[in-house]
Amino acid sequence: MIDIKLLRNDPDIVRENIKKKFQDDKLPLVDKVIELDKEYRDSKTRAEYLRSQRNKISKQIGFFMAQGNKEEAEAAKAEVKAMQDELESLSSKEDTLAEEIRKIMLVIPNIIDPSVPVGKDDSENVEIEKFGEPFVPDFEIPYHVDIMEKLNGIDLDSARKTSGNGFYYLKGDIARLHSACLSYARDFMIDRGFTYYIPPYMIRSGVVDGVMSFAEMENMMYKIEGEDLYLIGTSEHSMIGKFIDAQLDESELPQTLTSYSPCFRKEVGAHGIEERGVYRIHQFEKQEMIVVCKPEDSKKWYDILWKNTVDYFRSLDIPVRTLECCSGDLADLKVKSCDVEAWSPRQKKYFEVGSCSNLGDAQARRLGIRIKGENGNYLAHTLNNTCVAPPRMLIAFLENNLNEDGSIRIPEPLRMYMGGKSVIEVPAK
RNA sequence: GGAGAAGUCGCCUAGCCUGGUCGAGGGCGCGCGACUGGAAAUCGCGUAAACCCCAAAAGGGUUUCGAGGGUUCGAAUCCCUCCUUCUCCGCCA
Repeated sequence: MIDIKLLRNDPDIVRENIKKKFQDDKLPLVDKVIELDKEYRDSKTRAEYLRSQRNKISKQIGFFMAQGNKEEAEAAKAEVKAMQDELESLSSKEDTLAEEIRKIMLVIPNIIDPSVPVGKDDSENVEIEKFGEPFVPDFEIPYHVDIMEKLNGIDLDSARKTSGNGFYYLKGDIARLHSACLSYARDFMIDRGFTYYIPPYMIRSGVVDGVMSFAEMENMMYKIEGEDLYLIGTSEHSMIGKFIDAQLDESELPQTLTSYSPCFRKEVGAHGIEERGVYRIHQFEKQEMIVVCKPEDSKKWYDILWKNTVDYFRSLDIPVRTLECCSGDLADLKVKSCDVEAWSPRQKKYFEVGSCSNLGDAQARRLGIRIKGENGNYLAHTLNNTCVAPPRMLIAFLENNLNEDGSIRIPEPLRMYMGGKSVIEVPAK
């Protein structure tokens, strides 16, 4: 959500930004909100005047009552009653307008960073940099489910029976590998100075409303029946939620946090949920990074964050690249974002394994995340990034560390989490 | 799950029964100043946020006493709902 003052003072900046994002249908909203804002402030000013009159007279009534001057008191009461109608209608008008304005402000996109490439949709996202050689071995790489099954590491049939499509049982060394990747990611981030968190896995509707749009909520969040609770779709939800209406001291910044959680997503209408495997699923686990910082530091943190993910994947011998989101593909709340994509030697292409976002002050404005400064308060900047999110990440891991006989190499950093193993062997039948 | 008690301005606390002089007293902390050679102590002053009006500054105003609603001319104070914390009982990894 952008600052309405920017829209009042420099509507052209906002219009230009909307055009860059190819959302021309939203252009009329700029004038619409300026008009509503004017109307809102007019009725607010009038209502505040009436309230101040009422307060003044009410004080007088108290004074008359104390004197026992009933007649004067009754006369004053009548005076207040006379303006009650106007005040009431103005108040409700004020509320209605404020609500309307907020609704529009929520869909007016955040001002994107000048460095963001202009493009219409995801086909125009821009590759920034490759890390590691995208290597294709001279033997055939099986589909990830087949790799896992050969290692006796997955049971999709049982999962369909107990929970339906989009769920899975991982077992044996594959399950252990899954946990190992997360444990390693946890320690990897702690070593880089982040504070480890285990957050609540369910949050109240009030928090859900704050951290996502209604459409997202409908398509993503599982609701607990009979409770005001939702299963989180990512730990960002609970981690950012904890800062709602916070006033942070400058000395507490930056907050550099890394959180682990299972993630639950309905994936309504999402492409690929019906596909067999663990690429798009209703339940996965994720080690996440969250940064709350001063405005001048957010660009720096953005680069630190995505590089962490690249370093993590490179330490596991997985080639990756960064793909920058172009203006048209960038979510409305974001200033800048990029995906970290892992190499798939089977498909001979990269696929998304993580996403790094700088939200500027937009999220903070919406949620009231403020910093107490020397000369008054100001809004914080917020960022988030995926460190690793298995089991999707296992697809890249298995394909890139597969030997021709079907066994899996365990890169050095992971071995201590795998009981010292350097290879996962194919079990004898 | 049951029974009680409580949530006030950075922290602690007064006010709630008996609604008006309470945006709110006191203490601590913090800031500035006086005193001092310097400091401690002491004394004095100050000490929230969001928003609106005003070209700006000065100034004025509205809202906020856990959250939301209600009663009233007027609510920290009365009523309802919810959230949170503490104590006791029960249950359970």
